[in-house]
Amino acid sequence: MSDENENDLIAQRRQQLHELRESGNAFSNDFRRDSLAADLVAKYEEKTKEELEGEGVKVAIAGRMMSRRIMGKASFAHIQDMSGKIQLYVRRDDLPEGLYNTGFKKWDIGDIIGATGTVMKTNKGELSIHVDSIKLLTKSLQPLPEKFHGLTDQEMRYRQRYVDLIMNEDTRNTFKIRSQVVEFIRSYLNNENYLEVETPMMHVIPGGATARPFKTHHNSLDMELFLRIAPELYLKRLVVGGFERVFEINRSFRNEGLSPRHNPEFTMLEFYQAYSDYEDLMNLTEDMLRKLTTELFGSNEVTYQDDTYDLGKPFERMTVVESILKYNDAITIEDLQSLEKIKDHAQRLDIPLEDSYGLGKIQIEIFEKTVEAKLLAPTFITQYPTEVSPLARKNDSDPFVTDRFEFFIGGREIANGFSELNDPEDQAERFRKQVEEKEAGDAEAMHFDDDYITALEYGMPPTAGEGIGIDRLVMFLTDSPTIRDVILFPHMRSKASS
RNA sequence: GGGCCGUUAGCUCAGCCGGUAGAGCAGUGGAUUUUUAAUCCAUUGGUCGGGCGUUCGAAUCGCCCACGGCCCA
Repeated sequence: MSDENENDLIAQRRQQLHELRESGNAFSNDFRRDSLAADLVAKYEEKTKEELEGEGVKVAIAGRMMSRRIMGKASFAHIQDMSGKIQLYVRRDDLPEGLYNTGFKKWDIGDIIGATGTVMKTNKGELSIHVDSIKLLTKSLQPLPEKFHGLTDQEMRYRQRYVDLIMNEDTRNTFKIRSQVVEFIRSYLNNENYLEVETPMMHVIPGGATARPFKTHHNSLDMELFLRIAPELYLKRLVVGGFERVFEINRSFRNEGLSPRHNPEFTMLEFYQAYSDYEDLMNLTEDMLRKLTTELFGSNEVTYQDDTYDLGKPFERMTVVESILKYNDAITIEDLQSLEKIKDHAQRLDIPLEDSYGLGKIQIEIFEKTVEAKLLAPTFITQYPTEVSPLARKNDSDPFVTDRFEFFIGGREIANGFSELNDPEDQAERFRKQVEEKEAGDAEAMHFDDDYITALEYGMPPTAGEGIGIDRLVMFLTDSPTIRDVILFPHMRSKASS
């Protein structure tokens, strides 16, 4: 922010900073704390005022001053650190001469301070620190939002997440839970003998999903590269290489619109295990999510947007066809097998069709339009058409569908998994179909990945793999209505400079 | 890409059938030695998102643009 844009509030604080510079090091780094706010509260809250006076526990604490109430020669202030808040009781006559009036009273809410003192309890029963020394560690030039309403402007919460994090405990909690979710999954898979790996984010051929990629350019190689849309094909190369259980938790990128459920970069867990099929992964998913909610909340009940979901009960399982029949009284099983009749239904449902769409693709369009949002309770939908599953293994008894599932909760897709297609000739044929669709104008269709076919030709053991959208899972677990609430710095348009 | 809603003090918001801007908190000055949305007295602070138009006169009405939100594609 340039000088001419600054208001009086900032100018006043900058003047204070200037005075601090004149009188010594304004940004000293010589204070060391020995305690965190929440730890002190947890440890001493149960003690009485008298007990604490008898014990005289000395502590050093540091954090951001979030509130202050000056009452003449004594003041109360709250400081906030990474663990929470604690109140300081600051008395003029307990501090070195002059510090109270020329220092503490001139500091601002938002300043970062360090203090030492004795653990005490106020008459009203709040655990506090009776301060005997206090120091300004970092001057804050920007005024914080109002204390009661905090920061509510959504745009500012996303653009200036640091202010949101200072002001809103809910925001801090969301990202703490996000961290716990990732940590849990990592340890769960490690316990299952998985190896965590990192595969390229810059791909020569974007693969592993049907989506439009971001393009970039490597200068010294003078070649076009794509940000990955999925890590899938590299992870399966590792299974070919003998890493029979691998996982990766990291970013993928899709060049699509923004919405409450879509950010251009998002985090996915993908994991692959050899000598397993999609049913094994459904069981694993169910077990992992159940243990995750137990770990996070001590229960399997999750409330999302006023509805409560019980992940303790067995998850429902239904095929794509069964689910369409269940939610569409007007459609019969015979209709679903007839291209003519299914097209009529699609038209009735206002679903735009392309000439290239086959029966399977139209089924999925109908599924997405009429079923997805209704899958509230935890549900696995299985047997996705081969036409829309170019990397999945065909079902042994019905090659029209694949051994694939997607997992839904609260009407949203959270996971996608299948028995992997490890027949190199079938895979090559599927790639050729995708290329035909790309040439027919489908920008999301896949490329032909020669090296991936070569890898399969070395032999990939029978394998099952799955991807879980971490952002959407965290949305569900933190009752967040939009993906922007679970991404620290969500993508925003550039603000026009004045 | 389309529709609807929003953008006013540092923050949270009023004001909008046109007459030139208000409150609370924060800030500043003062009182106050157990407060906690502290209290009491006084007080500073505004390109009303940007532009163009209508009008004697626009925060207010119209059009365009930017950013944000929700819904749809």
